[in-house]
Amino acid sequence: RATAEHLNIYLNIPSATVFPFVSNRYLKPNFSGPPPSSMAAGPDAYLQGNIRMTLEDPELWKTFHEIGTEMIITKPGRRMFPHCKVNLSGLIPCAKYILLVDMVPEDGFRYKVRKQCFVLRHFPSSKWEVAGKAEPQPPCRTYLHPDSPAPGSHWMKQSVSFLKLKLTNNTLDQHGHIILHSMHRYHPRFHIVQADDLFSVRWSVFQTFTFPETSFTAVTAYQNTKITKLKINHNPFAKGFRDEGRSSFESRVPDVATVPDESSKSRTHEIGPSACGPQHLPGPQDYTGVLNMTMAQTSKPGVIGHHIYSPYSAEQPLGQWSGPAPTQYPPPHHLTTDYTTQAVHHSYHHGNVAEWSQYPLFPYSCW
DNA sequence: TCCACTGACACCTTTGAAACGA
DNA sequence: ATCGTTTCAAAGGTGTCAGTGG
Repeated sequence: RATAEHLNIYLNIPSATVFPFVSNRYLKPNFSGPPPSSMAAGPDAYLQGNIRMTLEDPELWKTFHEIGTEMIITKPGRRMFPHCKVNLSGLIPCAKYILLVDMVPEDGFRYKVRKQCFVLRHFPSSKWEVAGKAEPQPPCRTYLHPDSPAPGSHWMKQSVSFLKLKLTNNTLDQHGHIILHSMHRYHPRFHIVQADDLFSVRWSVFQTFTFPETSFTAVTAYQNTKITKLKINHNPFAKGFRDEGRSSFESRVPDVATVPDESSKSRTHEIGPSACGPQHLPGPQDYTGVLNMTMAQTSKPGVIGHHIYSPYSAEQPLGQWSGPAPTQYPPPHHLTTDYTTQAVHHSYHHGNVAEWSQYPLFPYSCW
């Protein structure tokens, strides 16, 4: 069985420094053909070719998202809550797949909480605001689902949980946890790679999905007591902090980092739900899961992609994607220039896909 | 002085081995 | 001998809170 450690060790070998995948940002995605009946299954699903991924527990995610999800990061590594759990369909039952997750910065900013306590004595509030440019991206880590590789039938028979994925702020982490910066916003990305083993991952077909409601702010301590309370109420490990038999911590701790009201959204450098707090989630028809990029001739699982890349090419420095360097952040918006982006954009809200697509799937440090 | 961050702590769930019975 | 269930201790996941340091 492959492990995250195996993958990261493998990915970090010097000879594997060139990113091999072919982004179909420049290829026309194949959305032709009648949609399968499963299309009508639910709002939190996204059909991509024949493969469909749905986010499990979308209501819980949305509840957090509406307040502004925060995820604790610690040196030894902390699990996510809610944790990522997805359902898959449309895979070839006998073909083997590898499932990966990585975290993509939502934007190029670092955030802080501006406290506005005592504006109203009993309803103190604060809000997230931009604190400056984002710090350079930490070493990229990709979490490999421990069942990988497994046949499509295995992935489809039950939901796929990334429960054991851990987040850390330790840039020297040796455990394969995903390294993030505190007070930065991220978004998990799910990759399905059709490959028999880890060593063929880099030349295989893959498809990528994201879910807008899974975005979060990485923090070392919770900033919003509403988030704390939600975590306590839903996470079984935090049962000991539930109200029964305890004095309510809410009466003792000021409520901070609450969602800015509508009037504050227009402020310069001040971010509301759309950037770090709850975002307006589009209606069921607007989006579901979202494809960032796929490779190859799309919608034809099992067909190895058209390689425009040589794994031994010396022209690509250290696995750089043909986009900006890892420390660069996308220019502001309105970047729908190619077909793929536009096509995705139709399924998405706020047009963020154009930005994310500029990030390498596995930046240099992985490859 | 502020505030992001850390580590010890109590409380809880999960896990897995051992014991037991059918 | 095998299998399924129960028990229990250890391991590990939580948020809290006081303290640290830039």
